[in-house]
Amino acid sequence: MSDGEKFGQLLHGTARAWRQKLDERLKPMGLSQAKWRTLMHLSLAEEALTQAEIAGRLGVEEPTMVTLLHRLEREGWITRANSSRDRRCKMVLLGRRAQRVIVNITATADDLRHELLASIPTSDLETCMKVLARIRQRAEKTDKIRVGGSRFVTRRRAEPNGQTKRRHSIPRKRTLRGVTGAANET
Amino acid sequence: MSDGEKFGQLLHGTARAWRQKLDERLKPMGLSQAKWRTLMHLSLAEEALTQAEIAGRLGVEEPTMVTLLHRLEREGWITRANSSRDRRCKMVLLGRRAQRVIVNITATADDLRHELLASIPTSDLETCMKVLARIRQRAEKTDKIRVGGSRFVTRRRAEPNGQTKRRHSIPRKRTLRGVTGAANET
DNA sequence: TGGAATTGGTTAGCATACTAACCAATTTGG
DNA sequence: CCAAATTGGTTAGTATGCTAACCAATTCCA
Repeated sequence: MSDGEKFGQLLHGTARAWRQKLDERLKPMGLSQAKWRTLMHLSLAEEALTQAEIAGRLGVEEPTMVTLLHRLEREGWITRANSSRDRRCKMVLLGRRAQRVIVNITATADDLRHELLASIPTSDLETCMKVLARIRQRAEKTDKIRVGGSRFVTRRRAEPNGQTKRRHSIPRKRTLRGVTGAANET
Repeated sequence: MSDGEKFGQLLHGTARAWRQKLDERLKPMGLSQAKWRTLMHLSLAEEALTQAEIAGRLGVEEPTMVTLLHRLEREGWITRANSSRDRRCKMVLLGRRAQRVIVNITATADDLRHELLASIPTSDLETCMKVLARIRQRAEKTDKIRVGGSRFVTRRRAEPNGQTKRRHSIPRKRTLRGVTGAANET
């Protein structure tokens, strides 16, 4: 196991340990890291968000967000309502209950962060963040893949919680739809 | 979102991006990071390992390892055999197929690591690893939980793949009186 | 303006991780 | 030696993430 090899192990192990610890502390409140992060972003946003927006901000795929929101809704943390301006959209709203405890949740996360980062020199932390940011940036760069002759195909990946946004690579073949079927229900 | 708050996001995002990228590249070989890591550790070990040993080395729980090994076995990467010395144990063996491609797999992982870490000053890398190690160590420290009056209960967590290892590492069955147990093997 | 492309959301199916609960074998302590 | 504790492995159930494929609504553009 080369010396460099350890970097990956260390990176993953540290992230995992952090997440586990946070989950452990949030558990008594009926929450987990994924749920907390979602509620947090909803709380930070001034207005209601669509599911796609939340997914984008958290850096996860939409199907992942769907099930996550299902769980949050089932447990009464959020509600979802159809948008009046775009009938495809569902707006996600923070429930009372979430608004009430969100401060505690955030405090817990903050405490943990302070514990874990305590007494580490600021300059070291900054160096570390710089390195991580660089790695992340590279890892998120899309690979170019040679296809057949000499054409390049871009393989799109899940968006980072950044801002770029060009998902759903493969165009579907829809072909036939209910052309005459515009009068099914009210 | 405070400045410090970003550290967690960055840490998790980076680990996630790295894993995703590696998975993407290993996919054509029918592998993933979790499978690769398992095969890797098996390959490094001189002799066959028990499932608990592998789990310990990878830093995952045993049930996780069980299903992972099931998949690896189903796909022909490994075989499992009952131990003749301890009838509770199952020894895990690398299949031919795995031995053949393990070099390529490792090379792929190495390539990625080099790409991601390229041109990052060694000293920065070292600082980063130092910081991560410190965080990890703290995150893995068991929380003490006050119960009732004033007693402390220790909540045990999954072992890191580190070396701390208080469980099942090496000190196993030294005594092993030569019981009649080395017989039947179907 | 009408068909093609894009976008928001969903379902299905899988991978990977966890805890809790359990069985069977082995080790330990009295 | 024997009962209790420990250890190795498993199953069941859940959480969180992904991709592929799809529908319905909206937008684009020739």
